[in-house]
Amino acid sequence: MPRAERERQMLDAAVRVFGKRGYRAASMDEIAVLAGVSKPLVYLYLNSKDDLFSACIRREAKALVDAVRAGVRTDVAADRQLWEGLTAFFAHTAERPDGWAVLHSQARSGGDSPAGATGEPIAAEVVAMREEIVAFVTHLIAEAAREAHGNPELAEREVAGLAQALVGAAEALANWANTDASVSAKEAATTLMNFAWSGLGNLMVGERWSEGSWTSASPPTRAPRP
Amino acid sequence: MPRAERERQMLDAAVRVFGKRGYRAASMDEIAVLAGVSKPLVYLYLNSKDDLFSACIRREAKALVDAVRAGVRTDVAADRQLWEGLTAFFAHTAERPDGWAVLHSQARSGGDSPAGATGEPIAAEVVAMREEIVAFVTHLIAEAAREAHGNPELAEREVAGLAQALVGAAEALANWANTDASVSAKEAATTLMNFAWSGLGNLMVGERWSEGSWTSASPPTRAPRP
Amino acid sequence: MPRAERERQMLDAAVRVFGKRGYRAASMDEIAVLAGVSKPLVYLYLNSKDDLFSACIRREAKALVDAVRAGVRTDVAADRQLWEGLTAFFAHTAERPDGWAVLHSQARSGGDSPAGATGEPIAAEVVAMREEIVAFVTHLIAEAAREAHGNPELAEREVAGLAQALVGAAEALANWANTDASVSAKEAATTLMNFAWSGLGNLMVGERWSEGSWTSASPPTRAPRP
Amino acid sequence: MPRAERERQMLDAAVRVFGKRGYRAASMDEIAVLAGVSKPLVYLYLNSKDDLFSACIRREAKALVDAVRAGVRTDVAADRQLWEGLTAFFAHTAERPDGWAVLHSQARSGGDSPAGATGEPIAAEVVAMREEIVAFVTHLIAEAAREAHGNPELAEREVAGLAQALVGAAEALANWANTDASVSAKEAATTLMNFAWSGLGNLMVGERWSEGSWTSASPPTRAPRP
DNA sequence: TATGAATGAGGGTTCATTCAT
DNA sequence: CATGAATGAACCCTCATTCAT
Repeated sequence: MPRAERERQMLDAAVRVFGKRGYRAASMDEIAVLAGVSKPLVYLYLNSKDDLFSACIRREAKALVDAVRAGVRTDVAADRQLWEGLTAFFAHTAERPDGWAVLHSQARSGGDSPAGATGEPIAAEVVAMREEIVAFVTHLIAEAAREAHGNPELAEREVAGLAQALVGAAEALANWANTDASVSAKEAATTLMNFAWSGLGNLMVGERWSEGSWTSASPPTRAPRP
Repeated sequence: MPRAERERQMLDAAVRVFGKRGYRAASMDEIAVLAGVSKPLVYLYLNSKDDLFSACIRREAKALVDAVRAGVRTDVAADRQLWEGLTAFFAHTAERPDGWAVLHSQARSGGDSPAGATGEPIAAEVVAMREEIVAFVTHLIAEAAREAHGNPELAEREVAGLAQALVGAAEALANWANTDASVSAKEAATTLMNFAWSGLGNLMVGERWSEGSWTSASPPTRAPRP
Repeated sequence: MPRAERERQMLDAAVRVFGKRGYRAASMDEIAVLAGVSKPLVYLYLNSKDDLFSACIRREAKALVDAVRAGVRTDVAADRQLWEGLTAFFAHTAERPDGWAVLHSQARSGGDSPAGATGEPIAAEVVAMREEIVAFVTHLIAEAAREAHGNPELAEREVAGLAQALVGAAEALANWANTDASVSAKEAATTLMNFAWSGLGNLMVGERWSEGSWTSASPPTRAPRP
Repeated sequence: MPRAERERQMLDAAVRVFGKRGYRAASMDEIAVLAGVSKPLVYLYLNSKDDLFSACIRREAKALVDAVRAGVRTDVAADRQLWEGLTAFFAHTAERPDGWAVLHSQARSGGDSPAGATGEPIAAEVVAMREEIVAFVTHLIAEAAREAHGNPELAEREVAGLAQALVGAAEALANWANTDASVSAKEAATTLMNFAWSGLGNLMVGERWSEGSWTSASPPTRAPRP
């Protein structure tokens, strides 16, 4: 059997086990057995538990980013781009729940703690990937604001926060969809677009919710108030 | 030293270590050293690693829920309630980053996987707490929709998705705020209110973003479009 | 509460726990709880686990030996003495099963191994007690042989073996009687007398079973042969 | 080194250590060192302390039963069978003192106590083996009684007691022989046959020792009395 | 290429034992 | 007289990792 194939089998097994058990609780033994090979072979091909985990993260992160990238046309409006990206994202996480579990369960741990101190391999890649995604979303939001030119000057820091919120919301929906299998990728994407974009729309024309009351040049017609 | 005090010290240390390392990677030795006691004492008071972890989760979950509850007046409008809740939430997570780390890092892992399969103690409490919060948010959203009565019939399932998204967004912002210390609780809450509520407002008067385009009875005046 | 009483309570608890669990598996905690006192008090009164165990052995050994002694009249024939001794023995072991368990379960361990090497306290007392009993039985057998004067010269070594066998048989019957509660002390004693004495009787008049066939001056009338 | 061989080495070491120290006091460390391997290997091959102990018991019980079985011809008279069995038994226990120590020291403890309460693994096998042996001896005695047909009806319960006594006597002699090395298997077997069989002979022709005096149809000629 | 055999290191847990009060 | 509080030491067990073949 060619090496590449064997390696893929091992990674498949590793992603599955890491996803189910977490990094620490996963055992090389279980991975080797699930991959149908002997343990020394795993070490021969992938060097160490850390490296194996790293390879898993890299593969799954690349797959996710590629899937999203492939789903987004760059020559359309920003809102459309976001919608396409979300759809691709939800479709991918639904298709590869183990991969998503690995990425997500590790995205949180070891993020800010001093390198190596966590005991978990830092998985800098996953942090980097998340940041890249956040940056992309940040860019989309800024772009959309410019397109709308209702409110051309959103503070950079505010946009960053919005992007964080949006990505977090997407993650939560992905988990929700994976748990409650009856939610399709399109449904999830639609829900999130309704939630986010519609809100952003109001924001961009100057509407603000500040300290408990609305402030805007022209008082909003349809904001919810008694 | 009285038992209660010692126990608190141990829980403090445990929360810190579990938060930094995760359940599996945390060692009872490190916890004991950080608490300034010997390992057997930890076992004498808290029985086992599982029980210790459980106690941490319970304490931190209660503290968080209490803090939020204390910050929310129930006799005000739903949007105001949400804003108060978010402010209290961000203030609390900023004040007790370790506690939040424990709750959050465990809310993710072992949530949906078959009980016990993860190797981590299921920490059913944290899952329950998250669900309780989601339920509360779901209720607030439905309430607000009723108050606005622009769009009285949001599908129940859609509301559930929105609540998931909102909670996920809040979690992401909490982490972001904890990482980048210069974000205050009020800022974070404001950002999220702008993000969410403003969007919900549009939603409630019938505006929808579906399959990439806007649909509404009366075309929205200020939605972002070229 | 007077010290003597407290000490008796502790010994009662210790005998019970040591009997049920064995020396190693018994825990000072369990003993203290069962005795209704705090652990330091046990140490104050009885010094150490070893000493506590030793005290148990001593007390129970003395009780057993005393009971047997009290049941045996010394001015009767040897067979009668043995019967009385066995009856007293079985009655006592049935009455104090825990005491018997302590004595018996420890009689075997640590008998021949180098002192202290076993990890168990040597319990030299119990070995000594058993040897004393064996010596007494040896004496009785020799006495009876003399009384019967059919066969005045049983080799000393042979008598020793017979005594060992008799004591072993008694121990086995005591355990059997303790397990299957429907066997009374008298029944057990009678069974053993029938088993042993009757055989010894034949022995003493010169009957021998050697290498598979009977040898005797006057061929035995009632020995079992086709 | 092949696995089977290593496993034998480990069992040898374990039997030795368990025999010397008892189950609880034996440490896996000592066993591993004595076997000349590292501790993890012991666990890899034999799984746990319990399983290791169980394997020891099973191996030694089988060896003992096999040795006895091999030494007994089934086509000879019952007394001859018993003599052959005893000889084989004493020869075997003398040859493998450690094996006998494991079997015997565990046969006593945990025999009748509620399962699991002892802390020791119940070693149900050794109890079963002892019962099997008792049953076999019971059968032999009944058979011999039938052959002698002097006293065809020994009460079943009485025969059971006699078998218990005989087995207990054999155990005691085995220990005695192991302690005082100058006693050969044949000597021990002869002593026990003299002790037991000769007595049984009298029993079977109707002689009884009851409540302190002899009762028999024809008063015994050679029973020991002044 | 692939593996059976083997281990150093470390973690959770328990227990006999001792102070200070 | 009696105890709540505390610990050093040891034990069972697991796991990532490496040779020799």
